[in-house]
This record gives sequence, structure tokens and C-alpha cells, in this order.
Amino acid sequence: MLDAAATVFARRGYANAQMDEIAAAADTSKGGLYFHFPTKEALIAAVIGRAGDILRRRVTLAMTAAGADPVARADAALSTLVDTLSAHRSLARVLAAETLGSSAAARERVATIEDEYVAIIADELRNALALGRLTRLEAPLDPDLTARAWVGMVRAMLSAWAAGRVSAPLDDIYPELRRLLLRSAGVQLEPQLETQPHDRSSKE
Amino acid sequence: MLDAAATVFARRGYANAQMDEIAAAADTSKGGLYFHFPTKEALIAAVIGRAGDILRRRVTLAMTAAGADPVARADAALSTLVDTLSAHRSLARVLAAETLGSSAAARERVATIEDEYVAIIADELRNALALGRLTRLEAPLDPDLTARAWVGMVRAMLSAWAAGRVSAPLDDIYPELRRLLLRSAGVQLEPQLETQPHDRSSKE
Amino acid sequence: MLDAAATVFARRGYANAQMDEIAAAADTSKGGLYFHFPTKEALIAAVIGRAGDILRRRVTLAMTAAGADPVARADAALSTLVDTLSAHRSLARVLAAETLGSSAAARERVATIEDEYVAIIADELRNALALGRLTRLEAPLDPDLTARAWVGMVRAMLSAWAAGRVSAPLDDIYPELRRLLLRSAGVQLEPQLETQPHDRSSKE
Amino acid sequence: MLDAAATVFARRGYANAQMDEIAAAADTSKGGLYFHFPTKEALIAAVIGRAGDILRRRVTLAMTAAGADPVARADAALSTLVDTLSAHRSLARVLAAETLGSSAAARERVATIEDEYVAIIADELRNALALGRLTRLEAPLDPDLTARAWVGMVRAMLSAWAAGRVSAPLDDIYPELRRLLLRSAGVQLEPQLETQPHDRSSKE
DNA sequence: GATGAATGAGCTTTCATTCAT
DNA sequence: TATGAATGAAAGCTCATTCAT
Repeated sequence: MLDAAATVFARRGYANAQMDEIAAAADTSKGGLYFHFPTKEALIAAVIGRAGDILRRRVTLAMTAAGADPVARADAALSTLVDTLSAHRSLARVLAAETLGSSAAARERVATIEDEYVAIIADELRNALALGRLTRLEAPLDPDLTARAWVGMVRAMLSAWAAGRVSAPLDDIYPELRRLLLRSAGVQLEPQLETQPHDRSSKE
Repeated sequence: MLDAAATVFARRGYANAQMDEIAAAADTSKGGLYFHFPTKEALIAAVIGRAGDILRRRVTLAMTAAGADPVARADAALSTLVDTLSAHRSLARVLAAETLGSSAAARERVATIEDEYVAIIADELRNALALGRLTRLEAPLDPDLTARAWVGMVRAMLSAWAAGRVSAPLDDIYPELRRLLLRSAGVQLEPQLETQPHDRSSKE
Repeated sequence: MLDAAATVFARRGYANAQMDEIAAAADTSKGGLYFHFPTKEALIAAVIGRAGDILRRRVTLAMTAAGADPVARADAALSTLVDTLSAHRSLARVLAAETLGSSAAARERVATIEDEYVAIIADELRNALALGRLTRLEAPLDPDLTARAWVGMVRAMLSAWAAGRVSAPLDDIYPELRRLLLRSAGVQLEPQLETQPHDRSSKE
Repeated sequence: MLDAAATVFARRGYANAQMDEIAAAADTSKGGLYFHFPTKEALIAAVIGRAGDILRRRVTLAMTAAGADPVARADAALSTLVDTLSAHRSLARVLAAETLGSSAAARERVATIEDEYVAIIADELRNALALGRLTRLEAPLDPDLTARAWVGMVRAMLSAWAAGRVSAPLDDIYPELRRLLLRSAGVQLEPQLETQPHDRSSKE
């Protein structure tokens, strides 16, 4: 039912999605839908909440698997974001594209999830700074701002890709995007990081 | 009239914006609105089109003023984007935030404007590559992807700022954002670039 | 619901009939109306369609009851038309009066029903010609034109009567009208035809 | 201006005709239209009124030219009706087709014009009765009813023709229609009446 | 006289929500 | 629990009419 709702919200946007269509997509009746979710708002809130849960679980897993190195952990978090949302395009659209148009509450929920990831990345950046993994910085790095910029860049690329405005497959895009991000924070890119970025197999 | 429409679209999103409210905001009647714009769609198309025109004009001016250096020109383009949209918050929301929820045509228009800026930045990146301004690259830089990433990052930061999720003023944020972007492409950041980024006075 | 719609369409005409009023007349809500008929056009189409069905059924019955004589059958068809529409004044107005003002599709539907009756009468006229029931013709009779003229005359009288511009009751009018029609085609009017025109009781 | 209005009313019906379109068809502005006619109703009233005037003038002329014979005079009246309306198809549609859909006042005006012609024909029928021109009547003829039936039949044929549902040209239809009408009242159709019906040339 | 931008009441249509079954 | 017909508050759009120029 949440899947059907996510699909319809992703296809139409919140305002244009009709409860009728969602019910049809979920193979139930409108009454059945309303038995589980009192309002349309509660429905999208549930969709967003579940997307957040899925993301959280997978990112936590991937970061644990990435070990202790903060750069590897941040990389794991971001690449998991990309992997997960590219595998669930409708979640990607619900999370990435539904900024206005939906209700204030839904927007708030999406923002909260994004802020959560910004905080995770910012923490790793702080660790990296403390460990001296970031070099050659001409000016002090603001971990919060940088984290938000990273997440924003990833989100923007996902958005462009979900809208079909980037032709290359995401698997080809992320490595290059990763280099841009790491370079932007002054991380030394070493050859082995290039060839063995992180264990992708553990994230599906 | 377009200003009023932009304000209301920015406040409510396309689907939730009512023609009544726009008419009231424009100090006219609904009939008057419809005399000039045959449909709600045509209205938001005009709003988006005007935003694009304003941006285009100012960015072109700023780039010319920035001289021949491709890095300075790209910097000028992006900082003008930031300056302009931060000065017209409603345009920022219409352009940055209205992805789904509005009609396919409106989305297409916004995407076209974004693609335009991606192309501009990509051109400068190509020039910079040709001139050897980008150093220390462990892997060849894809100018198109990088340009899209840059614009995406800027857009994401503007979005977060427009939504009130970044507390710092944009004037403080952009210099740091700029360092991130330039570093990500391997531009040598020199001290004087830090302290005198570019002539902001020529862009207002 | 169709009855209510027919009443309102008859009272106001298509363009002036409001869905609100129809809903009120049908003791439902506007939404309920739209649940069953997607548009106002579909609603009048259904009204017209049902009127056609009712007419068709009754006319067929009456013609069968009239036996084999083509003159009696044509007479039965026309008098049933008169009886039915005079008993359902709102159908009469919808069918007879809604020429322009409604949509092209509705007009087409009404025209098709009229053409159907013209064809029925024309067939009986052809039979009458073949059987020699029509005499004293100074010129060959065109069955199609005659049939259309007959139906047109009946329709015009019904229209005038429905609009209140003929004071006499229809029961008094039809026998005289019938004599005019039959005479116009050269049917020999015999006394017993006058006093026992046809079995009216079988048509209610 | 009245011509333009008649054309548009004929094409769209009263309710669907827009003052904008009429103004455009008349090569004026809406303001100009409203300078001459205070309301849409007044405009169609003027159109109908003028149609009535034109008809009246031409019918009077034709009847005078037809001489003293009541049958010839009635024939002249009806054939002039047909000639005139077939030459001005838009007037035909305004007069013949606009029953409901327009305002009560407009309908009243059309009805009055029709009643006028019914009265004219009825008078001639009364004269014909007095003169013994109508023979072989099995029952007494009601001149008013017969006149209304005649006018109704003519109107119905014009309507069908104006709507394109009769393919034959009106010039071919009227002679046959005339025979039907005259026969219906028991007028002896003589050869010379067939070949030299009346002086058509005086009616254009 | 003529113009056409502006008005606003009114219309059709939509759709989240309800509730008897 | 589930259904889907019914509800009614909006919302987009139309168009006769007005009036400053």
C-alpha cells in the first residue's frame, strides 16, 4: 500500500496524486485506504517515514562495514544514498523532488531526513579534520556547510538523473562525483581509493 | 502582476496557489489576470520565463565584467546566481523548489534554464582545462558532469537557505561554497582570490 | 435522476440549466450527479437517449397493434408520438426544442431520433404506395419528403402546444391534424376511419 | 452589425454566442456593440425584429402580386417564407432553431412572428372556404389549426434543410411541399397551378 | 462615438472525505 | 475490515457588462 502510494506520489506529485489512483494502484478501495490512513497527509507522511527508515538502516549498515576511517564512512554513506535511491526511483522522487506542493508537514519531514544525513556527514568530516585526513586547505573547513553542500550536490545529481536529464548510468556518475566531493574537502585521492572505493556488495 | 504571481507561487507552490490569491496580491481581479494569461499554466510559465530572463541578463553582464579568465568567469556566473536569487527569494523558490506539483511544461522550463547554466559553466571548465588552470587531477575531469554538480550544489544551498534551514547569511556562505567548488576541480586557490574574490559591485 | 435532468433541461434549455438545480431536483448533490455522468453533456445525452428508447418501444408496440395496413401503421406511429410526448412534456421540450444552444453532439442525437421516425413513416408510405392506398395524386409522391413533412408538422404542433401557444387539448387537435396529413398524401378518408381512427387504448 | 450578430447567433445559438465574437464579426469593438445595444438580449431582439420586418415586407409584396385568389395568396406567403429564409440561412436558424436556450423575451418575439404568419394564412384559408375553393372535405376544416400546421411544416422543413439534414435544394423541395399542403386542405390541384405556380420573379 | 482592459458573479468540474452497507 | 456511492467545499475558468481614456 505504501509502495503504491509512493509510486503515485512520485509520478504525480503530492497535490496531483488522487486517492482514487492510489487505491487503484494498491488494489484496494478508497475506503480501505482511509481505514489505514486517516488523511492524505498521513499517507505521504508514512511514505516519507518509511523511506527515511529504509535509508537509515542501509546507511548505518554501510558505514559500519566501512570501518573506522571517516572518509571511507562518509563515502559509504553517500554512495549508499545514491545506490538506494537509484534502486527505488519513486522514493527518490518523493524525497528529492517534493519540496513545495505538498503540505508543510511533509516538507518538514523530508527536511528532517536530509538534516539527519547532513549531521552524519558533518560528524565524519569533523573526525577527518581531527585525524588530519584533510590537507592542503587554504582556509578552515566548515564541516556543517560542507556536509550540506555534499548532500545537496548528491541530491541534485539524483534529481537530474531521476528526471532523465543525465544520460549516463548512476554507477558511472558516482565515482566521478565522489572525486569532486573528496577533492573539495582536500582529501588526498590515492590510487587504491580510486580502484577499490568501498565494498558495494554489502549494501544491497 | 508577475511579481505577485511569483510571490504566491513561492509561498504556496503551484498546485496550492489560487488564482484568487494571486489576483488579490496583484491588486486586480481574477478576470484581469485571465485577460493577460489564458491559464494558470501560462502564468507560471511567464513567471519562470521572466526569472530566466533576469538571470540571463545579469549573469551575462557579470561574466563580461569578469574578464577572460575562465575560473573568474565561472565564479562570476555562480556568484551572480546566488546574489540574484538571494535578492529575489520568491524567484528562488519558484526556480529551485518547484519540481513536481506543477505541470510538466513548467518543470521543463525550469530544467531548460538550469541546463543553460550548466552549459555555461561547462564551457568555462573546458576553457580552464585547455589553459591548464586545473591542476592536481588524479583523473580526467568531466566538464559537463562537474558543471552540473556545481550548479546542483549551488541550487541545493539556495534551496536550503530559502527554506530557512541554513541560518547563516548567504554572503557568508558563498565564499566557503566557492572554495569547495574550485577545490573540487583542482583550481589552485591563491590568497588574493580569497580576499578579493571578484568585483561584486559590478553586479547589482 | 434522468427525470430530474429532463425536467430542468426542459424548463431552462441546455445552456441555462445549472448542474446545481438538476442536483437539487434529483434530491442529490452535484458530486453525486458527477459520479454517474462525467459531464453535463453526458447527462443530456443520456436524457435524450432514454427519451429515444421510450419512444421507440411505445411506437413499435403501437405499430404492431395496428396490424398490417400501412396507413394505420403510420397513423399509429404518429399518434403514439403525440400521446407519448404530450404525456411527458419535459421529454417533448428536450426533443423538440433543444436545437441550437446545446452541444453539437446533443443536436446530433436528437436529429438521429427524428431521422429514425422519418424512416419509419417513409417505409409505411412506400408500402401504401405499393398497395394503392394513396389515390388522386396529380404528381408522384416522394415518400421520404412526405415523411419528413409529416413528422415536422407533428413536431411543430407539439412544440406550439408545449409552449402554450395552442389552447385546445392535444386530444382534440390530433384527429384534425391526422386528417390533414392523410389528405396531403391522397388517402381516402372514409367515415368509419373518422369515428374509429385506431385503437388508442392499446398505446398507454 | 445586425448581420454579424445574426451570423454568430445562427452559428452558435444564443447562449453560446459571445459578444466578443459578434464584435469581431462586425469589425467593431465590444464597446461599440454596447453603444448601440444595451444588452445581449436587446441585440438578439433587434436581430429577430429585423428578420420579422424583412419577412413582413416581402410577404406582403408577394401576396399583393398574387392577386385576389386566396389559395394563390397563401401559396405566395409560404413560398416567400421559404425563398427568403433559404436566401438568408442565418435568419432561418435564428428564427427556426432558437426555441429554448435564448431568453424568454426572444422566444416570445419569435413566437409572435410565427403567430403573425399563422394568422395571415388562416385568413386566406377562411376566404378560400367562403369561396368554395376547398372541396372534398369529409370534415369541417379548422382554418387556424390548418394554418398553424402549414407554417409548422414549412418551418420544420426549413429547419431540417438549414441543419443540412435534407440534401435536395429548397427550390426542388418546395413544389412538392406545396402539393402536400394544398392537398391537405382539399384544394383541387390543377395542371396550370402545377406548371405556373405563381410569379416567383416578383419576390426577390 | 469607439475602445478594450478590467470586473466579478456564476458556472462546470474536481476530489478528499464520509458512512451506510 | 472493506466498499464505493454520495457529499460539498473549493478551484479554475468564462463572459456579459462597465468605464476611463
